[in-house]
Amino acid sequence: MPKSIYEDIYKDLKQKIENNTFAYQELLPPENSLIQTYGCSRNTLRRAVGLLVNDGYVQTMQGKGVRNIYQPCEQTAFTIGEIETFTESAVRNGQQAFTRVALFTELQLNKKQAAMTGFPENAEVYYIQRIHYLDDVPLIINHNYFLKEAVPGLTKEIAEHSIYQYLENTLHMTIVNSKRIMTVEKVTEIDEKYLALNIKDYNCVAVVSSQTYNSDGVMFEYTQSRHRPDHFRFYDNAVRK
Amino acid sequence: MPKSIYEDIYKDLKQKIENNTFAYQELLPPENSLIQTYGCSRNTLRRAVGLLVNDGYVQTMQGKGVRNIYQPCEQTAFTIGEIETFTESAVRNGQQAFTRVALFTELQLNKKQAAMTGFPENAEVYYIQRIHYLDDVPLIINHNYFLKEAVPGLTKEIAEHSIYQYLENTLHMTIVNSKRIMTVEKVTEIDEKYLALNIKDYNCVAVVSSQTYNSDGVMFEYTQSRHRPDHFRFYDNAVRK
DNA sequence: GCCGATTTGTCCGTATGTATC
DNA sequence: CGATACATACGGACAAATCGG
Repeated sequence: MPKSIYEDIYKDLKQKIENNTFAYQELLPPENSLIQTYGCSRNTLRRAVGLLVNDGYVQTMQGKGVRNIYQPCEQTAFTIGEIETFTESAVRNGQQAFTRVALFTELQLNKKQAAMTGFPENAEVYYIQRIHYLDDVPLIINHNYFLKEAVPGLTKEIAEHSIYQYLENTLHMTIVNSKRIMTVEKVTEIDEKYLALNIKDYNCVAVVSSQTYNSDGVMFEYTQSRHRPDHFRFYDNAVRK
Repeated sequence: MPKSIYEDIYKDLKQKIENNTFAYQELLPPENSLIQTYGCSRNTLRRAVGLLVNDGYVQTMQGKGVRNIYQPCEQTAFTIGEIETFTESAVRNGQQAFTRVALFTELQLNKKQAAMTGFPENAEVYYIQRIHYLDDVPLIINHNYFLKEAVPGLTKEIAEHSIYQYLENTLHMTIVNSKRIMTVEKVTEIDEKYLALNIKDYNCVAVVSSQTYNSDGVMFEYTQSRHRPDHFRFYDNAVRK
């Protein structure tokens, strides 16, 4: 099912840019020309271009045109920057992903845990520890907290496969946005144990803490992802307002 | 000089949200109501709201309304997430900022440097090392590369004060966007020397590498910022497309 | 379960402003 | 100065989701 025109145009232009249809620093065809090409209105085309601007793919210049500033990234390791599953990301990069569940429990949050996660005190959650392997190397240990109320029927078997597939396909939940904070922390015993980090080497991990909301506006997940520092990259494009 | 209506509305709503005019999880007034309030068109209002969605301040729900999902952040330390000067950020957080220039040179990039920065080979640049102090604690060491062609007349004196003020006020350059990559790296001798990092403590730094473009579409700056890991936070909000 | 009212989502056409060439 | 190209803003039409009676 086709979703929307502006989205289709966005994807088409994005792909053209990634395929080097336009050289780096080259101007894209002007709005009027693209409107002709896609047979859409000006607003619709501009909306698609706006998404490319947010992605850091192009830059619009009043009076001049739209410049391609996309450069393919070196892409050595794991990538973030969107809401994307570990498995999705691995597949995209042509790598072999595997997930192991180290702990699957249910608990009621105490005050400290509530403050950390952003859930209300005494909230009932699933607490899951999972280790993500890429090409047989343990890269990430995830501490997942899922609100039971919003994610009923979660099991260890689902956690071993794909929680997000369960959320979207079975529970028909829609993930909308995810607030993240990136920090660097000392390795813990758990990190050492599961990530096989040698203390002599790195004594830190990259930590991504995220609060994820569904389309009902409820925060249903808090996750702390602890990454091996040597396989961690976080992309971002900031646009001056 | 007033810039644009949607921007004004965006700022006004943003401030209202930050000031807790609406409770967490509360619905904002519906579009039609806000259109009345601001006396603008629907498109204009929706544009303002769209910016708030990108910021992770609100969530729109078709058929229901616009929900406030803003939660004030704990705000212990240094903050990124926008294009913002070190000094700007410090002032915003009510802290005392100071910048020391450790090195100010000009150089022509070799192949390796060109690959790292994204500038063309043999490009002429200013290479500057600066240490940023917050409340007398050295937090960041910056390795700045500025394209001489685009940033003429840079001096050590300017670097000690504020390069961005020089760019915007004197050269009348407009900064548009900045692509960033966050990684974690081992501390170097330079890091240890200037950041006073004890090797026994953390042996890593948080590294933000950024390529910054001006309104002419030219990348005029490459900077590698190396942060003390214990004072580093990187905020982000990802929206599902 | 249906229907209508409310509310957000998408799309179009047009007018005007501003920067560049 | 005129032509080109992007930026802002308005108004209208219809679709889709939600909610209450």
